[in-house]
Amino acid sequence: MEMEKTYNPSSFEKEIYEEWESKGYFRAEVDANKLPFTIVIPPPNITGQLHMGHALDETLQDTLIRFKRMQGYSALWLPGTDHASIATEVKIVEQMQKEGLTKKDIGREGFLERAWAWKEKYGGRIIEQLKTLGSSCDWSRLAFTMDEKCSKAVKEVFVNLYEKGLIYRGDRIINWCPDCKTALSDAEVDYVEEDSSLWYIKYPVKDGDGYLTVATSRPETMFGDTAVAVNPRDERYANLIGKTLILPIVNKEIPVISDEYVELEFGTGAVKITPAHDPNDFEVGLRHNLPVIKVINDDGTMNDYTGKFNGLDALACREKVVEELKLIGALDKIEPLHHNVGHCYRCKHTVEPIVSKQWFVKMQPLADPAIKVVRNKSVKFIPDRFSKIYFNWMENIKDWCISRQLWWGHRIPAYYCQDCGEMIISKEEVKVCTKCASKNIKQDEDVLDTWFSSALWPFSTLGYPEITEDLKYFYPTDVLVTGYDIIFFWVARMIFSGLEHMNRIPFKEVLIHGLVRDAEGRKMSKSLGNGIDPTEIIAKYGADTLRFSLINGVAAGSDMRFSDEKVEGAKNFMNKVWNASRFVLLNAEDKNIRDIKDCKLDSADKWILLKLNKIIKDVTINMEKYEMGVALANLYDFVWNDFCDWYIELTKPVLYGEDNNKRESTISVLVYVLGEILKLLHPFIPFVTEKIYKSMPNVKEPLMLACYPRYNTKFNYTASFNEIELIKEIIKCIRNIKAKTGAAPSKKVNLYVKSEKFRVINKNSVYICKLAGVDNVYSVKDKAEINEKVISQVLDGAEIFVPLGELVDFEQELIRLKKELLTAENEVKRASGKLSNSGFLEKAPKALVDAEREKRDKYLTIVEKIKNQIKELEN
RNA sequence: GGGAGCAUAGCUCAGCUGGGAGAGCAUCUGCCUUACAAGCAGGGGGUCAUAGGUUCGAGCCCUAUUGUUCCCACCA
Repeated sequence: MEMEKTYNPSSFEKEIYEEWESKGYFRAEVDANKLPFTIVIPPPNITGQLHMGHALDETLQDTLIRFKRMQGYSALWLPGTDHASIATEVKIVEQMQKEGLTKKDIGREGFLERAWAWKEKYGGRIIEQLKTLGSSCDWSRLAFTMDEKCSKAVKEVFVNLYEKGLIYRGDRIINWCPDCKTALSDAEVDYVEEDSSLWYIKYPVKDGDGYLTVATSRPETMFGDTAVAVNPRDERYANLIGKTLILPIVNKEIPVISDEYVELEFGTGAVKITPAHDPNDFEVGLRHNLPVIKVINDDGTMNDYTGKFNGLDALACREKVVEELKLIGALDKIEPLHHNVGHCYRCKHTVEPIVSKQWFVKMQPLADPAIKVVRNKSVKFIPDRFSKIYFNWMENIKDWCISRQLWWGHRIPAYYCQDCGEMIISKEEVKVCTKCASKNIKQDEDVLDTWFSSALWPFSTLGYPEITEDLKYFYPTDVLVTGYDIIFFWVARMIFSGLEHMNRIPFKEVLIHGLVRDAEGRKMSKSLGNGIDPTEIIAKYGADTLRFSLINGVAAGSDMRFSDEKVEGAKNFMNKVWNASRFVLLNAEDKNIRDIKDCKLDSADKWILLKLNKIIKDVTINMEKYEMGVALANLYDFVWNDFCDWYIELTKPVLYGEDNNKRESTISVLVYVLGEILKLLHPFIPFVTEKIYKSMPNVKEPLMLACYPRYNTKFNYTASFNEIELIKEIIKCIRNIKAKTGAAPSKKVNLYVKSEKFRVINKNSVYICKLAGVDNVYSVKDKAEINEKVISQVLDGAEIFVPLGELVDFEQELIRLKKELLTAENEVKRASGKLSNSGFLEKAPKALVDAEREKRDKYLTIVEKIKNQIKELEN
């Protein structure tokens, strides 16, 4: 099969993917003869489409899974999507708004119908996009957090936790989003700095004169005040503790209490306590047995408890309250205040802390073992520093609010008897009350936090609670690949869930990557409009180019900047691979390609085989450490510099020469090395490598199922390697001399060499002649033998001379020599400095000292030689 | 308030257990050499943030400082 002249990814990527998929190459089997290697995908939300973050995440996973598959593992990459309860519901409500509809209008049933339709449409879209990226997921195991399997696991886990006393229901202060009208967990609140005011309000003292002034940033909550607190050590207010204050406007009596929580320095040192609307106040309220009075409704408006302010939005109410306080002389002063305000992570609306009856997971018993497994490295974070972030969170964890007042999600498996009030927690639907036999049963209206089901993902997708063959074989999974932004939301919760329900860790390693930022280092966001669409990059330049630009040289855990330059570089590399392959395959046409064992290898062949061998080792080591960025950078360097710029150039004299036998050997080596390169590159850039591989002679299997290259101990061609290294040095030196003296590279020169290794050099003279533009190579025992002025250069293992008459610019040569003299002298100085340091001589390793000595001597000779040359030239 | 990361060439970043500062891009010079101008060859460019310390020897280890990014906490 012939290769097209130019690299044109859009012409083959789709077709190749379809072939892989239709032939079932992505399918991982339970196979006792193979070791399993498992990755579960961080399920993309069905809300959106593929963005750069996904592209990076999926590329890393695909690269790993392809690598392991080629290494012979039964490699499972288990795909799926997440229902993303609140995020999806927000989107659907927005969509309905455009049609003038509300959730109430269409009801729960109607809403769920819409949601499932949404899932079909957008969940399907993102999967298609994953495919265009080349993802080798086992689609036969495709999961969805709300499919039957996962839902079963959710119910199982809920009931188990409830029965163990680890799930409870109660009135607690929670974060309430008045826009989404649901409770949120602490993790779902983003804090944003905002400018606001601190209002100082005078609360008159009953039975006496004067006031106690409190400072608050939320005057509208004063209707819910049930006390004012001061610090017990605060002498200013010692006489007021136990007294009664009159709440202005409301004219209600509240006590002055003392509590350590109050800071002496902040505000006036007196805090109004609103247990229903502030988490700290709630705690104070519990300690002092204060009543909890809600004054804000679920929609963020004031309730009827606030009298004439009833129905006002909280912010509007704030203004009115402040006005009124001013009017009645209760407002002391207003100070500017810069503080953090919580916002809903989905809709960005300000959250209200509100007391509400919700379901919670008791975290302490779950957190302890989860800390232990990371502490003892059963679960390893890569890079390790992220374990600190994990510990920090886990060690300060609070109970997890898991109920949401939403419709899209797993409905809480709690049933309430409408007659006797019995609550029944059950995996199966309850139709009859277990206590009074009434059939008047209602299921809890709420759904579970979307992360509740995500937390079970590594085992729910493999069949839990059933102990399936899949679960036995593929669990625990090997590595979880994800961004640092969801360590709390997801990674941490999977770890304690795996331990609690499977009795085992969910994964052995967590590979953390950073954010993909724009070229200026800004976060990509819709509002900034600086997002780069990966699907567009794929359409324009191909998936391989995108994948390469995301992986090359990027270190684990740190953010990366994505820029046009990166894409450009990646594209150029694809082109390089394409063209180099074309060169090899064109030359291989109609040739007898031999096994490498049957080739008569010359030095250049051995040189590249040794280089290849080394790169196989390096790349494998780095892949196994999950250093994909380093592995790919090494490969890039090898392919471009060693293979293309040197080896291919070295083969040309042979390929265009007369010796058929030699030519067959060389082209066989070219084909062999190219094949190995394609295998090494395949996990990173699967499409172009597979496409080229199809055109390789004598190839039957698909590249993605080929065996990963192994380090070959037979390729220990050190002598030949050094030979070619010397030839390279000579070639570079001649090119350099020409460039520096202003001679055209094409200008042919004669070369005189003084070297003990002249025979070796002469054997390879064809390379020097072809690559450096040399006519003849002569051996000399001494410079004096040459009857003309020459430029000379000392190399490791040879001294070379180029007749000056054949070059042009004498002046330039003088400048060059003087520069070189300076470098050489500096080297002597550096080495001598070290060697005259007695500490170095005594304490440094002997080999190092010897090496320094050799260097000094070598450069001393060079200095002498250059000085002589300068003298000659100046004559 | 607590914690983490980063600071190396004009830009983006590598730099292993401490032993002569690297890549890509950009720039300059010369080349359309029959795989590739999406290319080839050659060059220039760095007080490794600052100040101390450990060491025979520090980009790397320790301490402090400065700048910068981020995470957590949330004192009304």
